[in-house]
Amino acid sequence: MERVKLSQSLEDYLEMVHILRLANGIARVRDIAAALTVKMPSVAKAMIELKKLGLVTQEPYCGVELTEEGERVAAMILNRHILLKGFLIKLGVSEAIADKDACCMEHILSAETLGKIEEFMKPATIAPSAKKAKSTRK
Amino acid sequence: MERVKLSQSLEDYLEMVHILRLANGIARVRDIAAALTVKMPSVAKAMIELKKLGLVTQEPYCGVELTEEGERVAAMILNRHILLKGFLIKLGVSEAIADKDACCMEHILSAETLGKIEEFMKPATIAPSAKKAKSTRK
DNA sequence: AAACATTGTTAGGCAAAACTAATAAAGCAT
DNA sequence: ATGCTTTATTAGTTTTGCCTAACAATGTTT
Repeated sequence: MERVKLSQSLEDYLEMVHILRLANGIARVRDIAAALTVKMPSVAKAMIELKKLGLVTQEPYCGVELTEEGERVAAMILNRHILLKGFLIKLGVSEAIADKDACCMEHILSAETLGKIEEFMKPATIAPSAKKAKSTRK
Repeated sequence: MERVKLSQSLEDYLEMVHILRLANGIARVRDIAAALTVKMPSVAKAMIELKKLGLVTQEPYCGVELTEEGERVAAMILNRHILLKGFLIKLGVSEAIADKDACCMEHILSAETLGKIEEFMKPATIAPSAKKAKSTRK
């Protein structure tokens, strides 16, 4: 379990690979570039980095695949994104802006803040008991 | 009214000049560097940029001053910081982390999201009516 | 006032992350 | 199957923002 510290940029690329694979079954360089509004060479370089880190694999001229570790990390980032977007929408932010702002926030917020946001989002879902029966009620 | 678009980094430097002037009456390169945990040459370069943008002035080997425009922009950034820190604290985040996360968020959030956060913080102040029709009581 | 310490500046280097331009491979057409 | 189009890669440049090292000015001791 090597704690790889990804740059914001690499997190975005990794997340997008994951999203495209979920959506299309395949993550092509062309589509990653379009989705992140960068040019293809930028994607190629990012993939080289992610390969070095053992997060993705790629046969030359083929779609990008995630390693097990890559999948795990990507899912974590995507979960943060979904959490934050939902949070912003709950505050009344429009969906498009919520998505954009969540995309920035997902790379910078501390675990503590993310945890508190999660708590804030939960009460509706969980009602009066949390994981371990936190207290009689909140 | 030239809409200068500052980088996150320059926003941090400008804000810190403002904070140090409020706290100590003077913003010295040494202190700006310490507060932002960078080295002095980084501060010197940033000040050159901010001077070019007409946001600060500085006599060689003296403290950094803000121009009128610089003061305006710095105050705006600081206000965002204060708003966001308060918001995070309201969510239950510890002060130190709230401060750190606010510092990142203050550079990236859209006007819309900031507006919604402001609304979220206000209810105590505004009650059930917004801008127009002040409401019978405050 | 000469020597040392502190503070500020300049020069030059490095790394990240983007770009353009050029090349190479694949996919599809006729 | 030769030739075009699309997709991917490589090479090289630019910008930003940091760094270290060296130098310059200022302040403080004695």
